[in-house]
Amino acid sequence: MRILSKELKGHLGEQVLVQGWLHKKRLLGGLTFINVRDRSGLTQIVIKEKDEVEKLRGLQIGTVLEVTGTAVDEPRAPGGVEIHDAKLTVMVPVTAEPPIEIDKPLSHKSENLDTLLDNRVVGLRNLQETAIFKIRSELTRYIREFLYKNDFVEINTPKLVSGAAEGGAEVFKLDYFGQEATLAQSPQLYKQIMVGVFERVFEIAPAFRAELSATTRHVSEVTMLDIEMGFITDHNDVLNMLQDLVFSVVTRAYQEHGEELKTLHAPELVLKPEFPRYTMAEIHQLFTKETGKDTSKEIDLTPEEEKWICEYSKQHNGCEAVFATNLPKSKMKFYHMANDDDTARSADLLFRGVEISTAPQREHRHDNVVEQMKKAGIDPTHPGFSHFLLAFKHGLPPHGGCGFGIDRLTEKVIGLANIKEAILFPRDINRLAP
RNA sequence: GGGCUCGUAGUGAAGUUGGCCUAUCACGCCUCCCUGUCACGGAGGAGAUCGCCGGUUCGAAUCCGGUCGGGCCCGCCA
Repeated sequence: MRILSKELKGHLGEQVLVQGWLHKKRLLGGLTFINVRDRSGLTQIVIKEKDEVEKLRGLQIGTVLEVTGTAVDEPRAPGGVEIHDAKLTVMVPVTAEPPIEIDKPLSHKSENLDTLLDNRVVGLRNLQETAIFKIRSELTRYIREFLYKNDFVEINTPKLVSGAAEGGAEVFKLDYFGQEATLAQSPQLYKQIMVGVFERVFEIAPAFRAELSATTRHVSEVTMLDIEMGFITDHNDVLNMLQDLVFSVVTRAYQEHGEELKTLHAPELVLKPEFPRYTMAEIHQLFTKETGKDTSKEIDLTPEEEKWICEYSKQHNGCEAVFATNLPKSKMKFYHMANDDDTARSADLLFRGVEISTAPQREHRHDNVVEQMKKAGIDPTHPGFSHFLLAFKHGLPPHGGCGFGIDRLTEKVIGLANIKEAILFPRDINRLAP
């Protein structure tokens, strides 16, 4: 029976069988060490017999091996266990040299990102890359667990949608049996519809943006967490839910994967259960006062302000996550709820210098939605929207929610420099493969 | 879409005021030595039409023009 690397400690003195990929060879003459990688980690194997070592001649890292031998307690071995008297069987021989390093940390410098991504198929076997995506998987799991615990139902909504876009981002258009379809830029309308069914829903799924953006923060296919909850008393319910989610998920990542985060050079976590909340106007004022750069006329936060306010909050509040509330009404979507002044009931969640989520309260009153659609130049009778409005006609409670980039969350938790480093096979304006 | 930058073995870098370049170093690869390595160590070796095209020049990785491909920032966006 196959034993995993992490299970070896429980089989000391026994004859064991391990299977995995050759990860490292160190030939010391009469003694050879090899590392075999399986899904749980590395196993060190000591080979003394010349015939066994000869089996590996000409074979490269990546060779699939089966090894039998005795599991031995050995303090000098990584993990304290190694395999002696090993007999090797080559399951899949690999003679091609890896195009990129597998057994040493890879450069993530922006100039070399292209090489990193071109060789992604093999480069992902590098344990440093593996750690990034293991943490990403865990973040997703923590998110699900938090939301299940809070009575949310996970849903799946269509990604092929009719031409009606909700505004904002550019969309990808494609031919759908003669009709024009688009790739969904978000599940926004569907998740609001589903509030009428389950009250609380969430979805983790790709969203497609055809923006011609070339920055470290943008890709054309993102993995979004979308949350929507009904029967809120006010906008704060939404912000509190998002705050509790992020606090729980991020602190848990640091608790359960502190070791990996350290080897990935993730920054120290500076977070409090209550995230500071500043209105956008306050941030403009603070920023202008502290830096002398007048941003009072900016509609949005500039990228520089996003970085600055996170740093400011880290210093002054001991919390590097911060809400920018009361976003301007002029940038509001038709499904958002307006305040009486010139602001909307919408907030951005900023973490480590970047926006990771937008969390508005929705306009839940049918006639107001129709009114706001018309103002935005959208035809409420268009088939893409009439179904949406039907849900309102048949009763939607006060509700709100957020869209939340899993890629950006992973990037920021680990402290990566580019969102593409947090995506297995990223898609950007120049990249459609691998 | 705008601005700024970069392109040298499989990988990462040095060389870029023209000639000490017959292009340097490290990792990886090949051969050999090495019984406790863990970024093992040591000796030797192979591997690059210096992104591509053209020009200037006695001479171009280096200067000029064009072209292709990256990267970063802004705008847009999440």
